Amino acid sequence: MSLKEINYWLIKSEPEVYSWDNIMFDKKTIWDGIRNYQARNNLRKMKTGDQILFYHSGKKPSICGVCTISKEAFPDRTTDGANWSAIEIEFNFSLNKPLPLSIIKTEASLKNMILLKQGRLSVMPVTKNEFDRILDLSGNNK
DNA sequence: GCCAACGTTGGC
DNA sequence: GCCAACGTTGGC
Repeated sequence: MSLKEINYWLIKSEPEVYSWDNIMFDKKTIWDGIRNYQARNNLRKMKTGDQILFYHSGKKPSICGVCTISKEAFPDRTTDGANWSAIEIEFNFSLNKPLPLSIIKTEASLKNMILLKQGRLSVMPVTKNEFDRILDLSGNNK
């Protein structure tokens, strides 16, 4: 095993379209359909083994669980050409308690999250400190 | 349902 | 290249 730097990300999903329950059942899924350049560029930076926070937007905005990148960026087959990219993610673990956006907003240590600054971006980096803090708040760190 | 943020489109 | 119009996302 070589030392590898792990990076952290957050992806958004509308639960009516694809939910945390869905990936718990599927175990892995292709993350495609991204049609925003900033989000796409983030997808392309992801490396196998990177950790992803899975966020539900909509009625109960919250972080639900953690996934792992299982395939790095490849052409998105839901459209023509090489303009857009997809990745594959696999279920890792659920948060003991989903972490609502309302709590994230009150946490000083999370106030710089891109989630709070760029409301419409659907794929974004998260720092290791933010990731660890989120696991603390959701009761997943011992 | 409303509205802010912001990306895209198209006229010039 | 600028900018107004319009569409979409997403929180509330």
